[in-house]
Amino acid sequence: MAGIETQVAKDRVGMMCQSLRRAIVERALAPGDRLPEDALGDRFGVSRTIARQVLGQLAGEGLVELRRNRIAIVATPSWEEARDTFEVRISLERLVVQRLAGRLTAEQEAILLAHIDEEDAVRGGPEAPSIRLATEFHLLLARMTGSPVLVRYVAELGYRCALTLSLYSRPHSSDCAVNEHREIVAALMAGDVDRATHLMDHHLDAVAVRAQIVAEPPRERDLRRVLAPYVTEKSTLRRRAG
Amino acid sequence: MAGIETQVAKDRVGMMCQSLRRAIVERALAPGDRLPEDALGDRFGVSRTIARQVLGQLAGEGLVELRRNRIAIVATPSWEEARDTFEVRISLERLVVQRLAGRLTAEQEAILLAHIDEEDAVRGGPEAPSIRLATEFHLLLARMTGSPVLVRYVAELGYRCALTLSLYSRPHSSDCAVNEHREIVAALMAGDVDRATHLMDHHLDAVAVRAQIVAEPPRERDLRRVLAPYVTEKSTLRRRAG
DNA sequence: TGGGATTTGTTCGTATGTATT
DNA sequence: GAATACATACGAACAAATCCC
Repeated sequence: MAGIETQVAKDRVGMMCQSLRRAIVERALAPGDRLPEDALGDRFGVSRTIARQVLGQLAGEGLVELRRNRIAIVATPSWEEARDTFEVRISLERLVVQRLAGRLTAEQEAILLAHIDEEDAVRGGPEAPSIRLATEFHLLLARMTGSPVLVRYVAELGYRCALTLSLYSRPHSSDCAVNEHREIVAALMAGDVDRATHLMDHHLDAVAVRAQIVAEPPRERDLRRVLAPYVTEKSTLRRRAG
Repeated sequence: MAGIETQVAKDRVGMMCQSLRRAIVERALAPGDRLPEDALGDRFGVSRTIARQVLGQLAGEGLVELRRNRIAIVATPSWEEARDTFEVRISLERLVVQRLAGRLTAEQEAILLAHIDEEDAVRGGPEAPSIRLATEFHLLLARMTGSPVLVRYVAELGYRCALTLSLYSRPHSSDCAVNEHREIVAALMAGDVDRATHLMDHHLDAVAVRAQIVAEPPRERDLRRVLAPYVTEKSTLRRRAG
């Protein structure tokens, strides 16, 4: 499966995809930001053909919104989509810990702890590396299941959740508490499935709460979306008035 | 998310994708079958550019294998990949029934029963519609969860499992027993989560067993794959001998 | 309201790589 | 083993749609 994690980034398309994903996770690209094909191509030194392929792939992953004859933009998930993404993510990550509990090798534990140490080290600094490492921790766990399919879906949902967080929960303030990561690893090593599951649920739930995704949707600020039901067909209000 | 089920098939790319997916599910296309860009384009009356986009999207879904500078082929999952796909599929479909148990409306039940009746009606006939309807039953269930993400993943895995079945379990012989579908709907309507989950597990497990996916992998017949570990780099045996 | 600039949709030609005789 | 046929990779260019002033 030519998915997110399978690509070795030896080809230009894969490298560009990875760069853009990272830019999105680190909030250098915000939802709604425009992604013109030739501007992208210029930035990465490739032709429009390649940029187009990249946009197509990222659209398949739900990170980019492709509108017919219109400029592509970074996806802006609706509140319903965001909630859906979070819910499925929690279910999938629960699968991950269930598969991992009591089956982690000492070597794997070392890798995880080293990663968490790195998360600790960058705490208090700029938020970009902090968010990236937090996201990658979950990817690391998924990879240890040895299930490429699970890895791909967890990665995809992780990136989409990062996108959602940058849309709905403005101040970052450690979306993923590092301590919670540490506790999860401990529970996994102890082979305590129930505790690990509960911790992971609570951990991701806390992230969702901080993003106000579990509560009522925030007041809609996008006029176009708000007014959509009141506007017929392709005509704008101004056109109808004129 | 511009996924499998979101596309309304109003564009040529979406229509071609849907056609090819169906051809794969109905076993008109078998794993390993060649998919040259221009042949595809000619068949559907589009240019190579469009065919290329289609191949790219299907590769993202794991149905097509894209090899650099080589002709694309219908994916041929290894035994490990097949098992992985089945395992994750079972987990996801378990999520589906857990969400649906006790929450189906009478209208939804009617839709499901009508679908099962249709499955019954084509039983004994040619196998293509039978397989297609069996696959679509699971899609129908997923859609009723109202979770687009879940729908997309269940669809993707369903198609990949169909591909696997056509590779490993030659005679079809009703991969999905129609009766089992009926029992699942009954359990869902009764709100019996445990029974519905158990039925779905057992149902998909039976499919996997029939495909010999849960047992030991079948004897490898693809010489190239078998000999791969014994051949260094890109050199073939003949080249090395010569 | 209209028109020019911008951006995408698509095709096609050339270069490069692969398979086969 | 080399030459030919074939298929893909990539980019340039034209047409159509959209955006913005």
